[in-house]
Amino acid sequence: MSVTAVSFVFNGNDVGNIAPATKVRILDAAKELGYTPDGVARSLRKQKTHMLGIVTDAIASSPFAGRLLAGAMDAAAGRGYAMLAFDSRDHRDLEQDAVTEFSRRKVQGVVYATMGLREMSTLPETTLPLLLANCTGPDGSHFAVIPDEVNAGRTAARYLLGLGHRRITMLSGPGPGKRIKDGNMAGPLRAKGFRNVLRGAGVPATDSPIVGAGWSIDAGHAAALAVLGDGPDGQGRGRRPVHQRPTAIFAVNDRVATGVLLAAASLGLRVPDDLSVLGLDDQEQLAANVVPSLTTLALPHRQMGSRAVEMLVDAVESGTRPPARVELLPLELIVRDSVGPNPSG
Amino acid sequence: MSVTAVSFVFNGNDVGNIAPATKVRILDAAKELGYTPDGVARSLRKQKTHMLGIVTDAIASSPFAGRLLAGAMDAAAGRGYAMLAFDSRDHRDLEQDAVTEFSRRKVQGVVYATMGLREMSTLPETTLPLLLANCTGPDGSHFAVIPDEVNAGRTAARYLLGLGHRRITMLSGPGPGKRIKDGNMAGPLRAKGFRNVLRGAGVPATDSPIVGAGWSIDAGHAAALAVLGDGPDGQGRGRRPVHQRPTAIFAVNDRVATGVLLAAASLGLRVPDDLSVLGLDDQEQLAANVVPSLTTLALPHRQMGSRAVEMLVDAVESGTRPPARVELLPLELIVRDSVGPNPSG
DNA sequence: TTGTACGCGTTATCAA
DNA sequence: TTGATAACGCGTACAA
Repeated sequence: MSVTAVSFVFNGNDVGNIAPATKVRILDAAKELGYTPDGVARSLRKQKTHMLGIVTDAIASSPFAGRLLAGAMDAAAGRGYAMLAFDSRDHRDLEQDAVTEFSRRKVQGVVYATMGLREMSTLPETTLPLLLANCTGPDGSHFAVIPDEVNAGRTAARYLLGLGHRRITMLSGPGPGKRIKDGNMAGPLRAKGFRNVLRGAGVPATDSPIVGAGWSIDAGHAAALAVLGDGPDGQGRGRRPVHQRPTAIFAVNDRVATGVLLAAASLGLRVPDDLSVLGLDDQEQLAANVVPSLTTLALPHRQMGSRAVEMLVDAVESGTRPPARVELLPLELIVRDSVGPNPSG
Repeated sequence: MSVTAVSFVFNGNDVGNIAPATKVRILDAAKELGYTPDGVARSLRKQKTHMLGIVTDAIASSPFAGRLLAGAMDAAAGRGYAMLAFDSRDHRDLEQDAVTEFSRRKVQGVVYATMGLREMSTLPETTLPLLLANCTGPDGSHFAVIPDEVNAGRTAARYLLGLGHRRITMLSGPGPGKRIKDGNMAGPLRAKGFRNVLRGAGVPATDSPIVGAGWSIDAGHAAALAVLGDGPDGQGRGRRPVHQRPTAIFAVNDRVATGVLLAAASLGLRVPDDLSVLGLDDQEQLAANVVPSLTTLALPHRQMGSRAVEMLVDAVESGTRPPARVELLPLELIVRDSVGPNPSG
């Protein structure tokens, strides 16, 4: 039989072209010989590799990298694409190299994903469709899919308010109002939404302050001690009088919330009876497993990955450029055990 | 100038073949026209894609996936290979599909990595060199690189013994001595090494028991409460008398250790003054950041990734099959703040 | 030192 | 319904 016939059969062009008998004969022979179409040759001929590239900045240290990657790989597989992955460890020229290498290998599009929400001042240069996940470009030049952080702050405030809390301390990453180039800007955004709602509800900023803490467990622990303890900067082992401490703490992420839990336990404060703790992230192996389990706002990492790939594949297959806009994905409130009603009200 | 000349220049065959002047002329022209050799065509011609595939089983939920992947990608990049990644979410037929797809795309080798230490009863079938990271095959049929868990258990016991501890409770994953097909078998292995050393030191098993707990923070919390608390199964808020509780706890991983920290804090026990806690993993964002920071044994995830790729590339480039043996990588003791000397002696 | 021509394994076009 | 043949973009043996 001929090469053409084989090609037709393996591409579904057999109907109306190949006699059923021949088709069977071909399939049999293929099975017997272990024949499989060569993807490389196919790519060369069709000028389509059905490969996408993804470059990440900190896959090794981020608890979320996996979720984002999994979302991206799932979506890609679902659309018949394979993913070429590269991690830059935050090294800019490596990112450019990776993208250049991707081009050489003729991937059909690339997604650039950061592990913390960032506003990138510079991006790898390429003529390939480039799509951003969890970060935005220097101007609105690329399609970017990021979490709706501001709204998450609002949701947090409304939820806590609805449970009767009035003295709520937010433990933010850096302080509010700062705009950080190339740094994680999620903290200020969350703080902004949070403060807006509280202001709207007439809660004075002195009652519900926003305190700059870091992003880690120990930072959350130290900040909580300062807010809840009676010593200078919380150095003491005792706790402040009830009406001088918050009834709820909104932590910028689940790790900070875990630090708060640790501090509360050492202070003899029961969560949520004496203090409510609201996290953010829904971090794998952490949020659902600390004691008590964290009520938290889930960051849509998986969705960012899949959404980015979906948009990319759409653009690639339609031959258009992805629209240059920012798409906001909502955070979902996950109710667990660390938040309760205001005990004194 | 000729195609040959260009080809020679781009493949380093220019010395002795191409006049330096011509070479410069070619390079200039290439820059001006933005010419880059087509990787697909090159792959087809040389029958080498310089691509490796990696299939993982649970990238989204594992805190270690990133480390392993980063190690693999680094090593691959260093050797001039790109990585095609696929995550199966533990779905076996998807793994087979992925490997089949990899073959079609002519990757030159594949590494199969699991996120928990496993003994796989079945592996994807392929004629490609297949290499295992963090798991072993059904028989010793593949090259596998895994952590030396047994020795880690020994190290833990020796370290704690050296600090004067005699009553040490190990919080293991499942109970000791079980052999689990396709499940995480790290716990029993760690317990084995741990028990061996204690037995050798003449410490009775009643003094240093191995308690089956799970792998999570809440499991560690519950187990710690049972071991340290005075109520039935630790339900009470009080703690056992000093001589009836361990002076040190060896947790099967850092999450369990974190649960212990939480429980200790709520019981008013100071770490490491009243109780030492030894973890294992050196989990990112956790071990170094809980309070107090965890003394722990670091799992060599990055090294497993890089070692696997190194072996794979060696095999690929020498045209040999990777040797069918298991390679053990050591865990490193990371001393931080959660372990101290035995307070009572 | 340079140019010509062939083949890598496909798919697409066209003729039989 | 089938089969021959020309690209796809490159590497290389060989002739010039």
